[in-house]
Amino acid sequence: MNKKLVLVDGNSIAYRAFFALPLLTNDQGVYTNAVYGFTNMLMKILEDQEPSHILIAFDAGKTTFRHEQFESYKSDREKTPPELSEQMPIIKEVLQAFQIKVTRIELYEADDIIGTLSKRGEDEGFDVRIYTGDKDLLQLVSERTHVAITKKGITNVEWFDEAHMEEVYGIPASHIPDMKGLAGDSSDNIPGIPKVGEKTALKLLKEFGNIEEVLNSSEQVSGPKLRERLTEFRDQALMSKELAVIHRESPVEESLSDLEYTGYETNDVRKLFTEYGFNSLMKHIGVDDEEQIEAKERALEEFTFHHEQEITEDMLQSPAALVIESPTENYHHAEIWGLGIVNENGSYTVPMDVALQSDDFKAWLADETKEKYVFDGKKLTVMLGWEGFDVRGIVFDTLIASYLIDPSLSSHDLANIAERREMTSVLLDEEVYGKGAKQQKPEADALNDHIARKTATIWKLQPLLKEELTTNDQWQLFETLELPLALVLSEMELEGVKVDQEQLKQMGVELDERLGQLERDIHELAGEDFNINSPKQLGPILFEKLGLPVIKKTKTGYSTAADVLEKLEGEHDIIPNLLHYRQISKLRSTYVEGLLKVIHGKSNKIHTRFNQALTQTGRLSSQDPNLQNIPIRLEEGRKIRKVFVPSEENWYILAADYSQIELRVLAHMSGDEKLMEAFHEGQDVHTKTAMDVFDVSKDDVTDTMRRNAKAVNFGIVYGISDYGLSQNLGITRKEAQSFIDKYFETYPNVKRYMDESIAYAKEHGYVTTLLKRRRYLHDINNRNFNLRSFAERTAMNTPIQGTAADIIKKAMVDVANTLNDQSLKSRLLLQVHDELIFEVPESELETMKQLVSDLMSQTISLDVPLVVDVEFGKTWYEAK
DNA sequence: ACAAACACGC
DNA sequence: GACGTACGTGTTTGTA
Repeated sequence: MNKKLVLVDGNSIAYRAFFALPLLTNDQGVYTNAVYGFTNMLMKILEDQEPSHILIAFDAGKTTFRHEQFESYKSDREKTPPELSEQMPIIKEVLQAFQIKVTRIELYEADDIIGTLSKRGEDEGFDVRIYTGDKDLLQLVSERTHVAITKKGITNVEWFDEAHMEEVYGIPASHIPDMKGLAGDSSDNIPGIPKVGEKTALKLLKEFGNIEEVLNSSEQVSGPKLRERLTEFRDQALMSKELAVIHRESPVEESLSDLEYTGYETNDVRKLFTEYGFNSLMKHIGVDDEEQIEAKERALEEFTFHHEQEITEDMLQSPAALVIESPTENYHHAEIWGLGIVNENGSYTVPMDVALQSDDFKAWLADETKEKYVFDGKKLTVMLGWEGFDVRGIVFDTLIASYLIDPSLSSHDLANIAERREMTSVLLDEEVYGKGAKQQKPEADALNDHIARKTATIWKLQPLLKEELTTNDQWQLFETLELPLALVLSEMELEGVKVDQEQLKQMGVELDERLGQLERDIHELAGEDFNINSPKQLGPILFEKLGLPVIKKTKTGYSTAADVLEKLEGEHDIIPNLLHYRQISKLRSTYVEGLLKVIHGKSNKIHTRFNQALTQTGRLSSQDPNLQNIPIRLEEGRKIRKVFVPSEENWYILAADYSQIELRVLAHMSGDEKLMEAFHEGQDVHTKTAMDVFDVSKDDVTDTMRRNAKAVNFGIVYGISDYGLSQNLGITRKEAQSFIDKYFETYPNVKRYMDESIAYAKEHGYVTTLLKRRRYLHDINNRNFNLRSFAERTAMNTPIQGTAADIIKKAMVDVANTLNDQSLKSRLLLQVHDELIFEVPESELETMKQLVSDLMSQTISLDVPLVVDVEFGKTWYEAK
C-alpha cells in the first residue's frame, strides 16, 4: 500500500476558515463558521489525498521554548477572537467524529510537531503532505515532502515541491529560516534586519548562499546603508534565524503507526453535521438527500388530517389557515395541486377541482369577513385570480411577517420559518417534490399530508409571528402597509402591461441587422472571427493580439467591462464598435427577445411578479420579466419603452415620479437646515450641493462641480464607499474621501445623523426606517474592518432608502384605495422604486394627474415638501 | 446545474 | 496585512 502521511496545521487552518467566512451561527446561535470551513477543508484533504496516515497538530499554550530565546516572540499578535476560541472545541469534536488523531505538546508549536513527524515519515519511506497557511513550513519541502499553503478562500491551496520552491523563491527550502533571519516576520514578531524585506533577503541569499555567508561577506554587499545594517544587526539576524528554524526532534509521543487512518463512521459524522446545521456537507460523507429527508421525515411530529371529496360547512369557518398548493414558481402559469384548510374544527384537504366547482368555497374566498391566514397571499390571490376567483379577507401572511421580522434571513420558506421557532411540523416543498428537472408530483397521500402540514403550520405560526411583530412595534407596518400592499400588487400583476408585439418584433429585426454589421466590422478590425459575447475570447484579442494596455483584470483573465473599454476609446477603432455591440446585444436579448418570451398566452400582456419579501431595504424587486430595469438612460434603449402601451383604445400611460425622494428623506430625518433649504426653495439639489460644498455662488457652479456633487449625493443615498465614489468619478480614493469629508463639513447635521444611525446600530444590532421597517447589521461590531465598514455604510443608508420605500408603498395603497373608492377606471400597473406607472382613460387624465400627484406627495408629511412629477403619453416612452 | 462576466435600472 | 466594497434581475459563455 502507498504510504502517505498527511500533517495539518490545525490552528492555521482554523484561523484561515474563521476569517474567510462570515460569522455563521447554527440555529442555537453557536458560531460555526470556522468549524464549517475547517470541516470543508478536512474533507477535501481526505478526498484528495486518501492518506494512509494523518494527524492534525495544534499549538500548545501561549509560551513555547522560543520565548526563552526571545521573549517578545509573537508578542504583537492579536489575541484570538473569542468567537474563534469558542469553536476550537467543536473542531476537536469534528476530528473525533472523523476518527482523526489530534496532538499538541507543551512548549512546542504545531510547526515543530509537523517538522518532527515529517522527518520520521521521510525516514520510513512515507510521502508526506503538509497543509498550513504558514509559509515557515516551506522549509520542510523535500523530495518526499510537499507543502500546501492556503490561498484565497479556504479550500484553495498552492502546492510547493522542490521545483516550485525554486521557481518562487529561487532558494532551497532549507534556507527559508535564513530568509526569515534577514527579513524577519512581523506576524511572529521576529525582528530580522530592519528595512530588509523578502525581496532583499532573497537577493542576498541567492548571491551568497546562507545567512552566515551573507553576514560574513557583508563588505561585498552593494548599498552602504544595507552593509552597515548587516553588521549592526548581525546577532539579531542570527537569533531570528534560529527562531524560524522548525524543531525536528520534538518530544512527539505518537508513533507513526498511531496515525494510521482507517476512516470514520458515517453516522457519527452525520449526527454532528445535523447538530451544527452543515446540511450542505452531507453529500460529501455519502449521506444523500433522500437519506437526509427520510431522517427528517421520521423526526416530523405526528399529525392527522381529513381528506374530503367535497367542501363542507366545517371547513368554511373564520379564521382559517388556507393553502392553495402549487409547485410552480411563476404563478402566472401555475399548476394547482391541492387545497388545505385548517381551523378550529380541524385540518382538511380537498382536491382542487372539487374546490373550484364549489360556489360556497368561492363565496367564502371572496368574503372579506372570513379571515384567512396564508403564506404568500399574493401568489394565492393571483393564482386564483387567473381561475376567475376573487380572494378577500387575508388578515395574516406568514411570508410577509417573517420578512418584516428579519429581512436578512436567507430563506423565508414556510419550513424554515417554522424551524426557527422550534416547530418540526413540515418539510420544504423541495424535500417533498424534488427540485429542478427532478421535481415530480408525489402520491396523493404524501401530497395531501404535506399540504395539510403546511396549512397547520401557518395556523400555528400566526399567533407567534403576530406576537413578534407586536414586540418589534411592527404590527402597524404589517397590517396597514405591507398586507394591503400585497393585495394591490396582486391586482397589478394580474392586470399586466400591454406591449405592442408587432413593434417589438420589428425592433428585433432592426437590431439584428445592426448587430450583424457591427459583428462584421469587429471581426474585420480584429482580423479574425470570434465570439464577441465571450469575454474569454475577446480578452486575448484586445490585450494580446491588438496589444492594448491592460487596465483591469478579473479573477479569470482580462476585464473587458464597459468602464475599461471606455478608457481605451481612443486606442483602437474596435473599441467604440464593441461598446455599441454590447449595447445593441443587450437590447436584443434582454429586452426584445426577453419581453417577447414572456407575453402571456391568455392575456397577451406581460405579467411581472413583484417580490415583496426579498430586499434588505424594503424596496420591491420585479422578475419574469424585470420591469424595473427597462432602459431609459441612452436614447437607443429608451425606445424600448415605445412598445409599452395602454391596454385599451384611447387610454394613456401616466408616469408619476418622486423627485429626489431619498435626499428629501435625508433632509427630513437629519433635520439639516442647509439641505432642507434646497428643497424649500425648489432649487436643483445637485447644484445647491455644489454651491454649499465648493462655497461658490450659483452662477459659478461648473459642470464638473455639479457632477461631483451629484455623485456624492448619489453615494450618500446608496451608501457607497470612498472606493465606490472614486470609481464613479474616475478619481483617486483620497480625492473621493475628501469630497465626502467636505460634504459632511457642509452639512454637519447630516454627519451627526449618520453618526447617530451607526451608534444606534452598534447598540441595537439593527436600524429602522420611519415606518419601523428593520434591518439587522450583523457585522456592525465585527473586528474585520471591511465588514464593519460595510455595515456602517448600510446603517447610514438603509433608513434613507428604506424610508423612501415605505413612502412609495404607502402611496400605492392610498392610490389604489382612492381609485377604488372613486370608481375610477384608471389602473396602477407598475412601480419602479420612486415612480408609479398607470394606464388611464382619456376622460380621467386631468383627474388623475392631480389626484396621483396629491396622493403621492401627501401620503406622509415630512419637514420638506415631497414633489411629484407627472407625465403622460400614448406610450411609456412618451410619458417622460 | 452552476459560476463568472457583463449590463440594465434605481 | 489583507480583506472588498449599493441592490436586484437577466443574458451569455463555459465548465462540471
